[in-house]
Amino acid sequence: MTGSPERDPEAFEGIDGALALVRASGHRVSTACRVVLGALFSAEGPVSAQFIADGQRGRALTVDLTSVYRNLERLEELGIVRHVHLGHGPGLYMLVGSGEKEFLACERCGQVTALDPAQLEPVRSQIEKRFGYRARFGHFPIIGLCAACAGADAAPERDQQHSHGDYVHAHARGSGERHRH
Amino acid sequence: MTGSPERDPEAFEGIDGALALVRASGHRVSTACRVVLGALFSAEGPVSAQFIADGQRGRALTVDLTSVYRNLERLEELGIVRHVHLGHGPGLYMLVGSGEKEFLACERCGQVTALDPAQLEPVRSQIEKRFGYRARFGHFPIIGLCAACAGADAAPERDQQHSHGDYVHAHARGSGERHRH
DNA sequence: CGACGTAGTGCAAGCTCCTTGCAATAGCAG
DNA sequence: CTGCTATTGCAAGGAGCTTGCACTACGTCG
Repeated sequence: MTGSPERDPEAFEGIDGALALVRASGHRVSTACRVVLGALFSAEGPVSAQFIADGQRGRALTVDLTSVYRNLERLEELGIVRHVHLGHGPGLYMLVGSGEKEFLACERCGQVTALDPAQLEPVRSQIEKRFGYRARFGHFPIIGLCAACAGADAAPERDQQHSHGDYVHAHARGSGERHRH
Repeated sequence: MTGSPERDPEAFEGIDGALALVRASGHRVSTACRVVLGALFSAEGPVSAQFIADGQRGRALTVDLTSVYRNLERLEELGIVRHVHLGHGPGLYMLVGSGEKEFLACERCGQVTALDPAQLEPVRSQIEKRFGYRARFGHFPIIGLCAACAGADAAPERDQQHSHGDYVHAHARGSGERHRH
C-alpha cells in the first residue's frame, strides 16, 4: 500500500514533491502552505483545520485558520489533499498519498478506518443492485460501531483489535464526540 | 408499511395521539409543540427545523427557531421524532411513525430514500463480517448517487424512476446543496 | 371557573465551523 | 534588487445550533 510503483498524475513524493506540485501549478509556496503540508505529513491520521492552525506540539509556527482553510482548499483542488466528515465535528483533512480511500468511522470512540475503494466494492455493488444507489464512502464514511465498541456495548472497555484498515486511529485530532446527537 | 397492526410502546395514531403521548409524559402541550407536530405530520419527508419555524405555505403561525429545536429534542426523547444528517446542511427531522428507518441519500439531487433496517441487513452483515464494524444508517445515511444521477452523470436529466424505498423525495425542504463540498 | 405555579416561550447572545472582504505582506519573476 | 500580485492575517459575517433569562400561558387545584 505504501509506495506502489505506478505513478498517477497527482502522485508526489514527500513534502518537497508536494511543494513542487504546488509551484508547478502556478501557485506560490508560502509559509502557510508549508506549515499545512508539514502538519499533514507528520499527522498520523485525518486532522482538523483547527489542529493545523494551532501548530501542534513543538513547532511554534501558527498559521491563521483562514489561511489553513484556503491552503487546504487549494491543495484539494490540486489533488494533494482530501477531507472526510465524521459524524458531527469539523471536517478532517489528510493527504491523498496512496490513492483514493474510503472510510469507516466509529460513532462511539471516533476511530477511523481507511479502506481501499476496492475493499468496499462488494458492499457498494450490493447496495447498487438492491437500491440503485452508487454509494461513495470517501467523503461521508460508513458510520457505526467498531468491533471494540460494538462488543463492549454494555461491557467495560477491552483492548481493541483491528486489522482490516490501512490505518486506524482513535480520536482524530480535532474531532472527538460532541454533546449533540 | 403504513398502519402495521402490532403496537409498540411508542406507537401513536395521528397528531392527536402524538399530543396525548406528550401530555402523558408529563409535558405541556403548547402552541409551539402543536405547530412542530403539525408541520411534521403534513410534511412529505424529512424537514429542517428552520422549515418548521418559518411556518410553511398557508399557516401564518410561526414559532421561534429555538422553540422548534427544543420541541424536536423533547419529541425525540419521547421517541416520536427522529432526525438524519444528509451530507452538509441542517439536520432533517421526521416522525418515527412506522418504526425505525435507515436512509440512502443522493449527494447530487438531495433525494432521500427511507428503508426498513431489515432491507439493509445484508449490507450491514457484509460490512460487519469483513471489517468488524456494525454499521448504522439511521442517523448518518449512505451517501452516493441515486440511479438517476448516476446514470445521468454526463448525460442530461432523465425522468427518475425509483421503487425500493418507503418514500422517496427530492430536495427535502430546508436541505439543498451548499457551495461547500 | 378563576388564580397560581411552573413548564415552555421568545429574544438576545454565544458557540462552532467555515467563508468573505480588504489592506498589508511576502513570493518569485525579471 | 525591484516590482507585481498571489497570499496572508485580521475582522466580520453566516449557517446551524445551544444557552440564559425574563415573560407567557398551560393545566392543575381550589
